[in-house]
Amino acid sequence: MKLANGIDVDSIVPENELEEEIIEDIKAGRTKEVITRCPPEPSGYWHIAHAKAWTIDFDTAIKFGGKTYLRMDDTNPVKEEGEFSDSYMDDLAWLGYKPYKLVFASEAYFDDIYKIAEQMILDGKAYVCELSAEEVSATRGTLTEPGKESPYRNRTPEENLKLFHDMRDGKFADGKATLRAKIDMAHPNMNMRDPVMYRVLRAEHYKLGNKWCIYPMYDFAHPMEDALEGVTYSLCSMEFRDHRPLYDWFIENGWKKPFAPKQREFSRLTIENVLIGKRYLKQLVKEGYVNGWDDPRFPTLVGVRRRGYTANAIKQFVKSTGWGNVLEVTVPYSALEYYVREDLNKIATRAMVVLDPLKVVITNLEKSEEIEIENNPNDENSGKHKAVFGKEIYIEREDFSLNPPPKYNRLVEGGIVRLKGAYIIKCNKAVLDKDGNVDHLECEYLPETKSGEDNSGIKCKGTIHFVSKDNCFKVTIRQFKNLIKEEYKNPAKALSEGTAISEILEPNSLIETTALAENFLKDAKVEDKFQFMRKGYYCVDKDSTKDNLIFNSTISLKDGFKPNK
RNA sequence: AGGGGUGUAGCCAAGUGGUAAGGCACUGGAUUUUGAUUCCAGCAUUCGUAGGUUCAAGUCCUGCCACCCCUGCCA
Repeated sequence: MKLANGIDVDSIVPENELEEEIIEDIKAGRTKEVITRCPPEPSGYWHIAHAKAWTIDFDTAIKFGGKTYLRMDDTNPVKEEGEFSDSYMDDLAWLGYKPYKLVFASEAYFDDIYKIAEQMILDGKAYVCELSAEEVSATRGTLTEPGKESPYRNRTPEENLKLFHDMRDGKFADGKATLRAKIDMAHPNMNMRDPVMYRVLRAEHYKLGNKWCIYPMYDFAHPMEDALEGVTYSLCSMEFRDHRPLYDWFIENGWKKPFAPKQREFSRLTIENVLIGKRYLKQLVKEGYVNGWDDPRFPTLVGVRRRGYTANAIKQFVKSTGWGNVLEVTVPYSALEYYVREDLNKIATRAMVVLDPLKVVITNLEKSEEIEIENNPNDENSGKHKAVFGKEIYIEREDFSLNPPPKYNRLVEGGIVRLKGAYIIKCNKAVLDKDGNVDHLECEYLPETKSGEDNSGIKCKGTIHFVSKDNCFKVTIRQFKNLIKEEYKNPAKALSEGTAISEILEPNSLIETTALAENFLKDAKVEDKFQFMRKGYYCVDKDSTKDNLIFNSTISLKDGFKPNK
C-alpha cells in the first residue's frame, strides 16, 4: 500500500505505538498524509528538552514523507515577547529541520476560531459567564466533589451571542466575562467542567497589537488550529493526557467536520544535574551567574551548540530516550555525554595542545624535524597535517612524575616515553628550581625510533603529546564544570523546596587558562571542533579574535586509567 | 472506591501466552604510537506484590501496594 507521495507503507518499520497507529490509519484510509505541527510558544529560549519534542514532531512526519508546520502558539499576549520569537529558526536549522511553513496562530487563525466560537454559541455549546475568576474557581468543585453550575449557564443562544460580541467589542472590563464551554460541571475530569474558551484581556499582542481584547484559551484554540491546518497528529507532552477528552470534545462540537486531528502524548525529558526551568535560567542570566542565554554551561540549544555539542549528538540522545509513557523520564548526564563523544570521535580533527606546559630540552637534537599527525585515525580519508619536532618542546606537566604512582606509563627519570608522531625520548635529568619543583627536563631522543619507521624493537608503554617551541602559539582555554553541583540531581526540585540558587551552583564552573597549541590550529574558525589528543574535545568560541583564539572545552576524553588495578 | 497514567537491572527500554532484546553506566580481558576509539566477555533464575487461570504468565483475571499528573480567565 502506497501513500500519495509514493512511500510504501508496508516498508515502514514502526518504532513506537504512534507509528503503529499511523500505519493503521493509512491502511484504513483515515490518513492520506502525515502532517504534524511544532508549536513552540514564543516566550523563551529552547533547550534540550524542546529538542525532544521537535525531533518527534519532525521525524514522525519525515518518516512518512509528510510535513510539519512551525506554528507560533501565541494566544496569550502577556506571555509572549517578540524578543524571543526569532531564535527558534536558527535552532531548528541547526538541528537540520526545515518547517513546511511558519505560521503565527494569532494572525492565521484567530478570525476562524472566533467564528467557530460563535457557531458553538448558536449550537448551545457555549455561554458567556460573568462569574469572577475567584467565583469560577470556587464553583469548580474539588478532585472528589462535583462543581456547581454557573448561574449564567442557561442563557439563550441569542443572548450569549450578543454578550460574546460585547466581549469582543470591549464592553467588558478585563476579567469580567468569559466564554465557557457547556459540558458538565460534575465531570470527574476537571478539564471538562465548563472550561473557559475565551477571556477578556487588554494587552498589546506582539503581532496583532490591540486588534483583539479577547483571546482564546489553549485548550480551545489548539484543536481548532490543528483542524484548520489539517494536522493529522498533534503531538504534545504527557501532562496534556487529561486534556485529550476536551480536545476531542472541541473537535466534535466545534470543528464538526469529518476530518479529526488526533492528540497523542509523549514523555518529557529531563536530565540529572541540569537546570532547565525557564524562570530559573532567566534568573541566572539576569543575575549574571552566566554570560547570556548562549553560555556554554547552559542547557539551551544555543548554549550546547556553543559548547561544541553537535546537533547529531543531541538528536541521537533524545531519540535514545524513547517515546515514553510516563510524565517525564530522567536520564543521567552521562547518557548525553556518550552521544556527544561518539559523534565528536568521528568528526573532530586531532591536534596537539599542551594545557600545562613543562619544558623539555632534547639535548642530542641538532635541528628541527618535520613530522606528520593524522587528522583522525578513525577516518582514513581525513588526511594528515604537519607538525614539528624541535630541540625545545613542551609536554604536559602531568606526563612526568618524580614519584610515579603504580602503573604510571608516562615519563619518569631514567625512563622512556614515545612522543606522538615523533620519537621515543629518554629522560636523563629533571632540573629542579630553588623550591624543589621541576623546572625543565633534559632528555635525549632515540634516532632510530622515528614514528612509522621504527625498527629498533624498543618497547615503550606510553605515548604522550607535545608541542615544539618553534611550532606553537598561545591560546585561551575555557574549561567548564557542570553548572550545578553534583549532589543536586534534581536542581529544579531543590529550588522549589526553597534552596537558594547560589547554593546549588558549582563555584568556579568556568575557568579560563592558556595553553600552547600547535600552529596547525591557527586557521581554526568559530565552531570548528577538535580533539586535543589525550585531553578532550574543544571548539572555537565566538569570542575569539585574530590575536586570541579561544577554545571551549566541550567534553573530556574518557579516562580508563586505574592506578590501583 | 474522584479521574487519568505508570511499575521489567543503578538509569533508559523492548517484550502483544511459548521460557527476559538492546543501549547507558559499571566490571574483567584483547588490540592500540591518544590510559581515547575498536573488539570480546560479564552484568534480572525473574518483571511492584499476593493469589488465580493455563501444559505454559512479564504478558490474561482478581485483590493489594507504590509513585506521577489533574481543582489558571497559563501553555
